[in-house]
Amino acid sequence: MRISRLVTRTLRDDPPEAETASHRLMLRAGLIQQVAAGVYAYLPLAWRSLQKIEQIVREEMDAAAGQELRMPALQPLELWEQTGRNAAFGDNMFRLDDRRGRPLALAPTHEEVVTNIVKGNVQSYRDLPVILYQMQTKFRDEPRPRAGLVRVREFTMKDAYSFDADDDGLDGSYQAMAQAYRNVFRRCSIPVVMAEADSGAIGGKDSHEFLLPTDTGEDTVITCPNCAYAANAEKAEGVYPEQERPDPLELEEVSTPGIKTIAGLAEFLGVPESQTLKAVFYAADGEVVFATIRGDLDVNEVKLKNALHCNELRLAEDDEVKAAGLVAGSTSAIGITNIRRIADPSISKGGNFVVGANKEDTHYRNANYPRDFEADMITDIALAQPGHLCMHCGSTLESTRGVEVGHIFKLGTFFSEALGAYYLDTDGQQQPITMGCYGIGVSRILAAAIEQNHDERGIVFPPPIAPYQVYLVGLNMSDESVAEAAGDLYDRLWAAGIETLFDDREDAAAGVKFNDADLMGLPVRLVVSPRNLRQSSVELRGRTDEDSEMVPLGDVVEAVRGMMGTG
RNA sequence: CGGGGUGUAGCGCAGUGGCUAGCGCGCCACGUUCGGGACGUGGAGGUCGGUGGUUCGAAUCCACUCACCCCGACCA
Repeated sequence: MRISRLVTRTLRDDPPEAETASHRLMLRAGLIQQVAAGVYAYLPLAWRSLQKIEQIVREEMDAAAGQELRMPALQPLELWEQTGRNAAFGDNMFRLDDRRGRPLALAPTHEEVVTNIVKGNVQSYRDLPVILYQMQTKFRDEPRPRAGLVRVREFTMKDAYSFDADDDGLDGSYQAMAQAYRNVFRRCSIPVVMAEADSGAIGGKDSHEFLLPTDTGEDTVITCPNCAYAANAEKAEGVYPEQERPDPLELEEVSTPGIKTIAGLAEFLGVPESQTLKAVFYAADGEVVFATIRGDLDVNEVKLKNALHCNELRLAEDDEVKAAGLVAGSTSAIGITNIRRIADPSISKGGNFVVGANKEDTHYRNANYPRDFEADMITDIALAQPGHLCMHCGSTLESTRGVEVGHIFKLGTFFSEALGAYYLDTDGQQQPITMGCYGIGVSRILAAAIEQNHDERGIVFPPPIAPYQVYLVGLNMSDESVAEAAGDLYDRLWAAGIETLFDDREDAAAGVKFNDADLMGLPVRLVVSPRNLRQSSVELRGRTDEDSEMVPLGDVVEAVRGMMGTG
């Protein structure tokens, strides 16, 4: 490609709306253009890179026995009713009607369709296992798109689905996919953390996310610096500091005028926060529920949602709290019987707690479970935090932000049972197929790779996913000898299979070309100029090299190959 | 959905009631330059997001509305 013919142009200044490095650099280098909120056009440079990413993913999926296919993005809504996911996705799914008024969906994912395909083709255990995958556009009506390609409403995903006879088979498919994912991210120069993740309301047992640790990420990952433990904060379990269980003292009412928060309460009464109990009210599918946890801990809303088996969970509104007869700021489980009470096991780690008295400006001292109050359910709803201890090795846990680039799930038989995908086992008995699903955000890989690989001058493309390998600069293109030598070199590079972007602009100053070369971040830069031609040489330089080297014109192809490690 | 903000030329921005709406970059033509974002001369380019209103007169004031950005909520 000649830059004089390239449709895109680079931006001299940083776009003011872009906060993250990948967003900023992709806009500046002319990789993407926004069409609507969370909707982007992939411009020619980005598209070349994305196709390379897709090819890497394809190679690894094929190596893991995946079979590529392509399913429709446009799907009958009826299919989503059969699994109950029309409701589960809610406003996140794009819906439309056709000319006959039949409801359709733009697919956010493809479990329903792929399960139906397999249902029609797999009948016996002899047909299993099967792994199907596709590169497909997904549509999700995200409430708030952000950070360029990181969170968008239309994006390219590689989604794979495994079909096995039983859990052992699923374990094998799951491990194969996990390894394929590690290979993909390594080849794209994205150093991922594989973290335990929440499997969602419908998911089965295991689930792992692959995250690029970066401050601009949306997810919080809890990691152990000592052992391999890593988990999304939604899922993470930690050991919080244990406390003695003191001899129970008598319940005692105290006046706490104006105290509304745990921190204020602890300070006012001179006790540590861990000697208080915190009460939080949620609306679970509209029902007000009451959650209790030790005052120094926070509620993990994902764990709570899973425990309650509800679709929607949010903090209760003030009027809902009031209607339930609760006194915000001074609530406790003592005496509460008319609503569901969920408690974290931490309420019995320690004792003689300070709790609310369900009266304005009043608390109790010395509350103890179960002497003074009860719960309908006791289950882990605590948010693991840095400073808590690793439950595997006891080290102090750390926390980092991350961008999720891949996610794998063990689905079990939810979809096969809902959609009737069964096979006959060796005894001739009908069994539901055991499924797994595996997603990679292809367009998000591009963003993550740039987030990880850039410097103050621009992108530093990992060679396997660079749009071109070589940025060929012609200086003084109006000089015929330069134009001829550079044009000839350009043809020879392509003839040798080296993808080259040729900066043949006659009207751009040297500085403009060098800055654009750095911004676009192709791995190798070549410079043809009158000065270099006097030595019958060109200048060769890697994107991150301090210095360049002079290479005789005839040796350039070999030198480039050597620099790319393919010679 | 709550909070904050922005919509004026391809991009970035200025313009608080008064003549033909301006600046920088970019773009076109000619000339001079030519190794890290050159210079001169001359040009092209705008329903001031939209609708309605106030006014002799609106980019500017008012109302409504749409779009986009940031924070949060949300997020298989």
